[in-house]
Amino acid sequence: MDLSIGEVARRSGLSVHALRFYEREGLFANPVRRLSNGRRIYHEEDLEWLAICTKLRSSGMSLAMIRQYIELARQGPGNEHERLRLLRHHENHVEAQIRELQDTLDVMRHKVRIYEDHVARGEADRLWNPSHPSHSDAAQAGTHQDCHPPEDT
Amino acid sequence: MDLSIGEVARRSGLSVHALRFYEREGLFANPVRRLSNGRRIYHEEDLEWLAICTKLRSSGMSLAMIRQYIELARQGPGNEHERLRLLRHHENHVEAQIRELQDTLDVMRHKVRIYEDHVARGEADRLWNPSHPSHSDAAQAGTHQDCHPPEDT
DNA sequence: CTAGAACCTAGAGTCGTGTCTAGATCAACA
DNA sequence: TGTTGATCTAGACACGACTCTAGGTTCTAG
Repeated sequence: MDLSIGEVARRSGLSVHALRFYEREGLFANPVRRLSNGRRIYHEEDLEWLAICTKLRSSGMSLAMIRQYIELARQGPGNEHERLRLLRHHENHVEAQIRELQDTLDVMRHKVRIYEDHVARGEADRLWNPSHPSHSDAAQAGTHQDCHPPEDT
Repeated sequence: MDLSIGEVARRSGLSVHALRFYEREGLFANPVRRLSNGRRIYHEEDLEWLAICTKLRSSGMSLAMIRQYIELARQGPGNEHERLRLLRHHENHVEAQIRELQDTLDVMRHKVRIYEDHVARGEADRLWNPSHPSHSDAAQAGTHQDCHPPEDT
């Protein structure tokens, strides 16, 4: 039932160093208990919480924000609105990130397609013109890439 | 036609420090020229490239990878496959990021909905049970949150 | 001519997020 | 008993990506 730090590291994917670091940073929902010999003991719900933490982290939520959230939760009921505000804030942030990534993806796919066309038509066909000081790489980011087809970067 | 570093900073959104840093790091497509007095001069196409850089950066492409790419481009034709490989690699990375973010979003929306329900039913209705050492926060991440409705974090 | 703004270089500092080290303790096993 | 491996603490180090500082030059306006 009790889990050692090594076990938790193995199962959470975090390093033992990171687990101690997270504890110092106050990121655990409930304070980590110790055995009489000073060793940490964890439980299943710590693993569950760590899984959520990891998810939030991977979506760009900072440790500081996670700490804020967990502090609110530790204070008990009465601050649900604040917790909601925090969650919604990050939700917006994540949505914005997704939009930005989609946008980047469009740009990159366009670029990949151009490269594929060039490569398909034979590699040596003037993809790069070093004597032309202005390279038209940025053209796809704008709207007029059809006017000067030779892409170089 | 020529742009000063300050002008480029203003229009690119990067700081003059960052622009000099990017130059040191070899991130410019064409080497930055200087006036006789040593001051840098930029052109429109640098701004265009910086816009792309910024987009790639915001999608998590590292400066190291951008440098690799621009180095390939500077080498001229013949390495299009490598450039494609690089782009596709990052494309995959971005796609994975989007999936991960969508997933996080689902978790968070679920959580927000739960909070809203609780708040709507009156705030004091046992959202938090400090005497219950195991908090069920992670339950939504799994599948069995219906079994123990009191959510706490 | 002078004040202030913009620029230059080299290098130091910052921030977030860990990661690693040194030196000690403790448990389990041959 | 001795060794191996897991754990502990405090604090140093790493890394990416800037950001800032000090000290100096140059441009521009009044």
